[in-house]
Amino acid sequence: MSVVVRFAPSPTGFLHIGGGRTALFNWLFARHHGGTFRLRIEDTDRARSTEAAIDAIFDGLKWLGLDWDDEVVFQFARMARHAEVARAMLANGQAYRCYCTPEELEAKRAEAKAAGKVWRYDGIWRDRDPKDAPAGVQPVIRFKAPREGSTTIDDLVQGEVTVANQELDDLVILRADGTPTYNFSVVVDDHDMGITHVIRGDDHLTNAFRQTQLYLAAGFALPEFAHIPLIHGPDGAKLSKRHGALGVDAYRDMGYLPEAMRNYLLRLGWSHGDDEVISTEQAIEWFGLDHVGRSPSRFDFDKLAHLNGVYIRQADNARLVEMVIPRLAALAGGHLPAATPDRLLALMAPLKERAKTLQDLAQAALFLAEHRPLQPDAGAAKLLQEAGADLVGAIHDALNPVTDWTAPATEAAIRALVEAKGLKLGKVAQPLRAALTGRTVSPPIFDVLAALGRDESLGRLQDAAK
RNA sequence: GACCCCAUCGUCUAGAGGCCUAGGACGUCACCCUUUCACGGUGAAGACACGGGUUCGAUUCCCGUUGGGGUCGCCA
Repeated sequence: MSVVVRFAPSPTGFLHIGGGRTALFNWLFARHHGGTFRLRIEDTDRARSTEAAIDAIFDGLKWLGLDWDDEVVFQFARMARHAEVARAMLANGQAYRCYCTPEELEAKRAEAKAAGKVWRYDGIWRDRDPKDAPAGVQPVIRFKAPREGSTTIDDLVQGEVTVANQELDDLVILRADGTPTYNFSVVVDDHDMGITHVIRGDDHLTNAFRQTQLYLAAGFALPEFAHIPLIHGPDGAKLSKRHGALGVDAYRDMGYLPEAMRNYLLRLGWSHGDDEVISTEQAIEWFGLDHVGRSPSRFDFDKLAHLNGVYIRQADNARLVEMVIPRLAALAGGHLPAATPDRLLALMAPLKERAKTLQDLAQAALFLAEHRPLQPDAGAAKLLQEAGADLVGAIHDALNPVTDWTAPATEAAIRALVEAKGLKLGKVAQPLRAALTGRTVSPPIFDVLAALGRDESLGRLQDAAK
């Protein structure tokens, strides 16, 4: 039997990082087994679902590189089918009408809570004659849940988990307005979509019991369940939108690469021995539910940044240039010199050795996009001042005759100057760096010279010698 | 509070009874490399929550305690 999995977010906010990982695990599982990865938008809550959130989910998944198969299923569109199954269960005596009003239930719940007890629906309409129905109350349909015994799920990650049926009450499956509730529509949709493996966050573990009862009652074949542990924030608390967690778009904006994101998320809860840097292709080959851990993990920006640095160093230079230019434009806040892309490409190799994010890269490359005369920062100004205009002028004059403007050639010229003056290389390289970049830190200075070109380099030296 | 889940360095994790004087990665510290900063290299500090069992032998199995988390809606 072919594997069919799904990612089923509700469009009530952005795609957060936990959802991203759930999607990744589902996607990896499907790709590993040559199965199908489907997307279902759980938009039955009309009040909270938004078009913007749906787009954010699509965008987030696309950015992460998680492509889904077949048409997207919108749950709301399947309302009629949900109602149909609910009515069938009503006809079978597996469900019944309940005439309690929300207010009534709320009052009972509050009362129980005040007494320090848990409120469960008491099933007063379970066996009551519908003739007792109060006038003017639209009933909901409740599932007639088993009261004796227990329900066990055999979870692929958590193992066997059992709960006593008396812990579970008769849940509403169809609201008074005829719309289905979550646990019910999930069961109907997962069944209709032929889902074989339900891989989702651990926060759904308790739902799995009610859903199992529903599957059994409806005569549907049970899927396999796999509840993956949640990702917590650095403080250990649940990482959810309610706690200010970030959407995947925020990570994109901070300058993380999607492949780094995938690798990081993959290692949060899944392992393959001591392997850390794992390509997506390799992940597809290796991924399985058997090595998913059972304990929750915390999100660690440092490790993500490190991994991102690894992937930046591996990334194609032209691709990086393309991604960095817009950031450079935003930082420079004006028109970039026409030569910027060329300069950036020329310097990308040493530049990317030094960056952990695309934003770092843009920051470090900013001097390439600045117009003369540069405004040196405090450290650079100090270096220039200490070196003195004479030395800066001498550097200019040493480089001026160089016609073959390459790193080795300029280096030879500078080394000759250093020797003639009896100085250490650093005494010349640092003022040179300050003059060319306006900062004290940069990629190797002879690479900078080459990337900037002869005219620009000599011009910047001239500016600094004044 | 009830129910359920979880528990190895600060963090992510390897470990499936002896291979463990517990391995790797991030982070931290030191040194090397060096024109700055990185990268890279070498090394160091750093963990099996606690208490009972089971066993010739427990990080690994069982029970309890403690701690953390999740769920308790006509939300998803």
